[in-house]
Amino acid sequence: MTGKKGVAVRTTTTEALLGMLTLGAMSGYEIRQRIELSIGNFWSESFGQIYPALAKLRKQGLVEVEETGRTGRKVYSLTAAGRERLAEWLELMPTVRGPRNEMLLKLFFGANGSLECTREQVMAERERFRAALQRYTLFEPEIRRRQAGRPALPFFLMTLRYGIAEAKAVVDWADETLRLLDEIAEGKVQEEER
Amino acid sequence: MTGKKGVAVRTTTTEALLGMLTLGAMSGYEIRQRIELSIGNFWSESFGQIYPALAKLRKQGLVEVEETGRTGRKVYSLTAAGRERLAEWLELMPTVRGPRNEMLLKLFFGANGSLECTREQVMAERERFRAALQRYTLFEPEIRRRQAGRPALPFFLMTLRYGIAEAKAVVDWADETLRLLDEIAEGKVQEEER
DNA sequence: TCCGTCATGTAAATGGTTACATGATTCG
DNA sequence: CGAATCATGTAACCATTTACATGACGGA
Repeated sequence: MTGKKGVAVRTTTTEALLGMLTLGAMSGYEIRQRIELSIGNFWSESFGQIYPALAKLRKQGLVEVEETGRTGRKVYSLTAAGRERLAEWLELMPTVRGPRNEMLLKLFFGANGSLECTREQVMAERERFRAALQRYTLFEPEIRRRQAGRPALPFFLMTLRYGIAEAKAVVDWADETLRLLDEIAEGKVQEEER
Repeated sequence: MTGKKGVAVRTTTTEALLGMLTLGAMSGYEIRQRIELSIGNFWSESFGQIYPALAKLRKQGLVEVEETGRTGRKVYSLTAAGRERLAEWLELMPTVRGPRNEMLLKLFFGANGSLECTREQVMAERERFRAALQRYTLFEPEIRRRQAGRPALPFFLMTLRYGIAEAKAVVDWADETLRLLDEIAEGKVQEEER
């Protein structure tokens, strides 16, 4: 991926943090909150990664820190080197990681379990994405307002549109699937009716 | 997730293997191949996990093994206990893991990089899903034929339909996004044209 | 004979979550 | 004052990939 022989270099956590800091100086805690709010759709980080990663970035001189007041709150901001590193990383083609959707795995093997459970699971997935869709839809006008005129706005909207497209697709798929599950439950081996 | 206090119990790899073995007795190597072909869409396993997991399952009596010939090829099959374990696992609500889509992460921070690279990355994603869509579409009649009459067929089709729905959504989103990227490239701060 | 594929496995490193420990500040 | 939230961090564990090591078999 990197051109080099076998070296890994795939620690996207640090790059995600650098990216978040382009939105402004922040504490580790705040980074996590804003990850959830803005890119929670397609990215997640836990404290167990964030704090060590920030310490590492600091050692490398990619971020600098200012400790505010007596409370120990640490506000991080990008250095020039950090900005450069981010730009370099953006050039590289993204790596795709092996997908893992447990819900679909269970559905695939659904013939070995109960229809009720399968139904419940598909229903839950539907609800999850239905709620997400609603959130995104409400969020779009707000983000347009708050980021108006800024060069980042179109990029934010593109990722938001991805979330919307995905959520719509999943909700529709779930509706169709629930219908099919009901048919199986009723008909039970109806097979030969074209 | 399991009801119990804090215990993890989230090793879905073993359950995926149990599931694969409902399709028939197989070697570890073959399991991996068939994972790629059938559920590669939403699941993946590497040898580094498969072989240790199979050994573990065997120790627990959930699978049994028959060594064929002098070559050392090991063919695994489900035991009654294994089948039961699979059924139990199917009852549990699936866990959702934190999403991580590196392409979208880069797109989100696209304002800090070059438009050409962003475009290329979106294009690659489009191509990836376009190819997947084509594969799924070709695959559907074949799976209908090969699994005709079997109770597993509808479940296979449901997961396949998920892949199709997702792929369509991503391709459409990518087309729209590429258009927007081109507008940015041309107009460059066209801003005030409603 | 050499190459590609089938085949099994291990070791090391990385990635990532969860639980735990600690304490300040804010609001009711 | 008590609860929720803000805030930082570590340790243990689990998950996953990658690289490596080994070798049989089939066909060109």
